[in-house]
Amino acid sequence: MKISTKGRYALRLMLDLATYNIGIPVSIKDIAKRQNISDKYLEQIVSVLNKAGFVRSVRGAQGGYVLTKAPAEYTVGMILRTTEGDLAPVAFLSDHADPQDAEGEEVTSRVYQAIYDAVNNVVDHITLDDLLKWQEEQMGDNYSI
Amino acid sequence: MKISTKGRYALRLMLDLATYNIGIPVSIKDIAKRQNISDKYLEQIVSVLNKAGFVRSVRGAQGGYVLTKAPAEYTVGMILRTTEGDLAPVAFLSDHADPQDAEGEEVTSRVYQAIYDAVNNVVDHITLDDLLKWQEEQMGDNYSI
DNA sequence: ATTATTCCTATGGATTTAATAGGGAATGCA
DNA sequence: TGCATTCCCTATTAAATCCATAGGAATAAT
Repeated sequence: MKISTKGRYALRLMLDLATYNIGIPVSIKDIAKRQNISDKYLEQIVSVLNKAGFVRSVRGAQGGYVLTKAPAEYTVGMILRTTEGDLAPVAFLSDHADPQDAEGEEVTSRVYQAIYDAVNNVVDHITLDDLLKWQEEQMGDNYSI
Repeated sequence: MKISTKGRYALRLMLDLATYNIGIPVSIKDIAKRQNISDKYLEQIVSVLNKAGFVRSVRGAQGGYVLTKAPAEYTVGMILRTTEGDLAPVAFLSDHADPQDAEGEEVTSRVYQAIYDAVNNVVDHITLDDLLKWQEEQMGDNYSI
């Protein structure tokens, strides 16, 4: 019942891009340094976000990535689903799942559907802009940016 | 973001015990046959539930397991947590987690806490008795018990 | 040219999952 | 008593997934 580093790093990467969202590209190297995450690993993650159209890449020296939309336009759900796959707590609730996998789970699947709905409800109502605000709130304690 | 077969089978096992809850022990072999799950695997799972005090074992011939409480006394959360561990979407939200793991997740952890809360809220408000009722509802379609 | 950067693919170690397997211990019954 | 049944305990393992690391090609700025 875990969200992997892939989704978690994607969220931090997007928040980092939103934080330094002044029009000029932000390089993976810089993000990796700030977030203390392997840059080679971040490359793989940002590639997925790029293919999804969430960021635009600028190649070559002084290149990097920029957001394609305003922070308020991204929900956490969009980002997590793109990198993690859907957030279903059991495979047979996913789209295009093998119906065979649901055998014997007729009753219990109601539980999983309720969990699924609850999780989706949370992540679909938090935007990158919310994360930005929360980040600013925390500046009071910790002014090290 | 998945619940493993261990937790899912535990839920079905407990529901099976609740369904055949007439005082006499129910053997793992019977449950395994009805639920179409490996009996050896179910043994490992029921052992955890036994140690947690959720079921009582009766050894020897004609032995098996019985519930120690009324179905309404078990929440889905109790059962899933016992078999899966806590339902935190990230390790650093678990009790006794290494604080080091939360570094850099100060902002995003709010998201995970909200997911955690939502999941707990769902599973702590569904009891084994609810599952029994849902099972009976489905009898209309499928009278094969 | 040189340097910085994205892009793409392959590889691998560690961990977890989902069982399978074997045999010991306790109990009921003929 | 002896035998079948059932729980109990531990070890093993194949497969999948996770979490990177690595190398180099393509692209663009200076």
